[in-house]
Amino acid sequence: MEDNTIQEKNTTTSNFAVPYYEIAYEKFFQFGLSVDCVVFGFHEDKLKILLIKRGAAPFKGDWALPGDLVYPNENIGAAAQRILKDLTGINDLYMEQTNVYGNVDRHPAGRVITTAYYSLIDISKHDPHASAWADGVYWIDLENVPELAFDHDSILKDALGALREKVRRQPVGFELLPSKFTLANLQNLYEVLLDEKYDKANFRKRILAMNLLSKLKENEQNVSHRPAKLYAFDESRYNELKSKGFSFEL
Amino acid sequence: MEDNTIQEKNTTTSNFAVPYYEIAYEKFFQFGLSVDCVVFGFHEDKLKILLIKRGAAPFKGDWALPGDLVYPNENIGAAAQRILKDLTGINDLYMEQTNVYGNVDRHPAGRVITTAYYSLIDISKHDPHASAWADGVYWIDLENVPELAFDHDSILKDALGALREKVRRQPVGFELLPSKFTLANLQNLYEVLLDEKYDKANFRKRILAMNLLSKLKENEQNVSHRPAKLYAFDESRYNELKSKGFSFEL
DNA sequence: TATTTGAAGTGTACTTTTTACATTTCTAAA
DNA sequence: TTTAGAAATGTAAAAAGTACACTTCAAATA
Repeated sequence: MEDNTIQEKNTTTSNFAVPYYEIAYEKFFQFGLSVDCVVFGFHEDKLKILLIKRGAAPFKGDWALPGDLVYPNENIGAAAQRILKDLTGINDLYMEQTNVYGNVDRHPAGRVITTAYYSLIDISKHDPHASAWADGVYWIDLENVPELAFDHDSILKDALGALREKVRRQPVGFELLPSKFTLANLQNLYEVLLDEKYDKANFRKRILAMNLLSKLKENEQNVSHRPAKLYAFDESRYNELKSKGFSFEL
Repeated sequence: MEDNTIQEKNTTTSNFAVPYYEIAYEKFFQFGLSVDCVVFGFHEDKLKILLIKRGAAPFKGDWALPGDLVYPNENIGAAAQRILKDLTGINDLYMEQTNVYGNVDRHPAGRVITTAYYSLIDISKHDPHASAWADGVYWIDLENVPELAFDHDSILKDALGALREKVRRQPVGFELLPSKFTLANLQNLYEVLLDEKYDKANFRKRILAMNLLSKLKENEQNVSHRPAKLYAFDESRYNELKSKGFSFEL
């Protein structure tokens, strides 16, 4: 252990280690905590997100991200899962924390810190009869997202940026597709997500070379031309490769 | 705008949009909020972090990350800057938010949510006479970090992971070096940070090809062999290139 | 049944980047 | 003047990425 001390005890400042614990204790325990969820889906070549119309003040009637206050005895991740379950009826959604938003004036009802999560969902699995909040829950094309309540515009912007980064380096895009998909589906997803175009031959070579997909016996249905083979993402193969140093890219 | 409604109003569940606002209001505003800082430095081929010895309960005498409670009227980022200023005497440190930690039982004094930041600092600029906290502040080799108070072990682990990701894709490594450095210094930094070895000729070709460094007139001093040229990171050049679509890698 | 249509799926030559390693240059110290 | 040791450069081979033409197939049409 090193011991090049930089600073010895200093007793004057108001700080974490000393005063709050004995004095003015309550003043520091006045924060509200919430969770807001950016739920992404993909359907008919469009990236979509779930938005709600708020049913109560503040911002009653406005569009917003689904979110809720965290209970005093509830972990944050659990709160996010609860919200997602209420919204979609699904229990273990893919979920990723992005940022915390805590500006003093971000919430008219007091000092509310919010933790943002984004989730990826296969829209075809989504249960539209799930119990949910507010005056309605809607899938909105990302291109048509209206102005949102609170600071939800920037939460969405950050989540989208995080998703774009993530999707290049981790095989999470599959969460947005049905479990069986064609290579064209996959290419299309990446093209929409990343706003790029790929050469078909090269794209499929790159993806297949990774050895993450298993080719199924089944074919695409109901197309008026040669049907494509269906593939599935092989998660156990991915974990195996990852443990050997493989890392997904693009 | 689309209008495929998924779920209309549902009034039974306790949720963000309805009940907290009118009832049981106070129950939701009992969270404490803190900031914890992982301050990285680099000196003599070692990655180091700043740790404190806690001067008060809880965890009095234990090692911990520097951190403090956020004031009710203070923004989170401002709190982090305040802490870093107190610690290092420096005003505008490079700083990056990582995660939020909010497990119900993470803090013995109550429900305290903490936001973690990591910072990069040029150790040679660090002012050891700055006012600081607790029973002492120390630079500790990352390899020798002792067990830490609270959940600070996992905060540190996450921050290190985030730094390693970041440093590959953004030119932030320079924040850890003096403003004038040799290519060998830079290579060494990356080798320590990422635990890899690079071929000298290839490393310097890669870095120089990016056009982010300006070669200075000065040479390295006090070496008993051919002195290396000094370089500086040219941030304005980086911003210019970035706006043209360039993205740093490795 | 034969032909057409349109996307699925493959092969290959070319270009660019990466890698490995040898060689040369330079300053300080002996 | 020589030696030592790292700085700095050059190059050839291997690998990866790109562009694009070509072949295959199933369904629809004639």
